[in-house]
Amino acid sequence: MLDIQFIRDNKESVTKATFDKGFDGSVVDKIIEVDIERRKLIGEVEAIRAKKNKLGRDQIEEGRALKIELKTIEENLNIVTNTFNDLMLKVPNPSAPDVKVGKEEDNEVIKQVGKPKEFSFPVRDHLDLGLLTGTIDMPNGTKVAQSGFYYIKGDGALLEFALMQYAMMKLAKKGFTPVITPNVANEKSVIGCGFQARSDKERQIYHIEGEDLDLIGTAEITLVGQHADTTFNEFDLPLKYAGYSYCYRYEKGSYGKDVRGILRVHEFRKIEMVVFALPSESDKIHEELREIEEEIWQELEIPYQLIKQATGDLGNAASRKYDIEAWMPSQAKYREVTSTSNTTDFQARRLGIKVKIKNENHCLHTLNGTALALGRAMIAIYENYQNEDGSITIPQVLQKWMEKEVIPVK
RNA sequence: GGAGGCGUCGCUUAGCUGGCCCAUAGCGGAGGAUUGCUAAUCCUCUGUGCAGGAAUGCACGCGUGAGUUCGAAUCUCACCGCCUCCGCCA
Repeated sequence: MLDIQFIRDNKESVTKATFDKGFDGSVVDKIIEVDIERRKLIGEVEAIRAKKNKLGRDQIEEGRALKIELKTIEENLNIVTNTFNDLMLKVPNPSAPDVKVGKEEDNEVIKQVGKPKEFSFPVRDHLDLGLLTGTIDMPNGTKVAQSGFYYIKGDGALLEFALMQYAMMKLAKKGFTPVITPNVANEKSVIGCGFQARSDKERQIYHIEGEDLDLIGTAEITLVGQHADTTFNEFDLPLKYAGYSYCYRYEKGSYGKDVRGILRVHEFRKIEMVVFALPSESDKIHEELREIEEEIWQELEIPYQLIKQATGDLGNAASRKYDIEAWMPSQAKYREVTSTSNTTDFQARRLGIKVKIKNENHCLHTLNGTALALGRAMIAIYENYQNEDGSITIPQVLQKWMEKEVIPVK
């Protein structure tokens, strides 16, 4: 959510920024209109209340009259305020000035790191490798749950724990507080982070029937949401968390895309970085998050490219977003494995997360970034580290956590 | 799930026989004054919104929402949360 004052003062640029992101910018005009009506009604209501407050004990009749008069105007104000709030939620966070205006195809490749390995044999994809090693079981996932769920077994499970341990230790050493978060969150936290309301047809997450609870799509929701309505001291910032959680994605509407294997699934585990930062420092910290993500892929020794998203691909909350795409030999393509966003004060304003600077409260900035999406990291490792017989060499940095060097064919 | 207690402006806290509350005090924080000494003392400010260039004014605010009333932090109801005890359980 943006500051209404900011929208009033920058009507043109906010409208443009909204269109740039692929949203309907005409909402800004509507907001300005409703805001004027809203403020007019606020003025009227307050004038009557002021009158009412000045009445003495002997002016009971006058009080009764004002009470009735007030009621109708207050009802109007309620309606207008609700409309206003709904509209305000429809304005996305404008992109940062350095972000290219455009659609998905305009995303910039900033750099490519590492050379895709030349294989002397026909490469297998991660699912074939998972079958050969007995580590990825899709049929039983479907059997016990539904298509899009799966089992990770044996050394595959150990590999995931190794990845988790590796990433958590790295982040802990860098000053992030390791956290295991709830895997569900209420609607306030979900919407506050800029995700779609559950009533919205575009929603991407599961809802628990009869409860004010959704299954989280990322630990970002629980890590950011935990500090709703909190005011921090400026010296407490930056506050860095590394959260481990299950992530649930509804993925409705993406039928037919990436159906093979565990690239696009309903449930996976992820370690997510979330930082609460001073506004003046958020850009710097965004680059730090990007660097940490790159460091992880460099240490895993997997070729990747760094993408800077164009405006049309940023979504609701992000003002700037970098993705890392890892090389997937079976597809001969780079595929997304991480994403880091600076959401500036967009989430903080919705959730009432503030910082006191020089005795004044300001909305702080929130940032998030994938440390490791464990499933996708596993895919990248399987494919890039595969051997001719279908066994998988374990990346050097993970070997100590697995106490072995190879995942053998079963 | 049962029984009882509680929920006040960052933290602690007064008020809770309805109008004397434009909500008290302490801590923490900000600004200033003064004194040269590893600090002390004093003063002012420190919930949100609306109008205004500003001084300021007005309104809202005592978990949330509704209600009673001319008037509610204070009374009623519902909901949420916390604590204690009991039950159940990894």
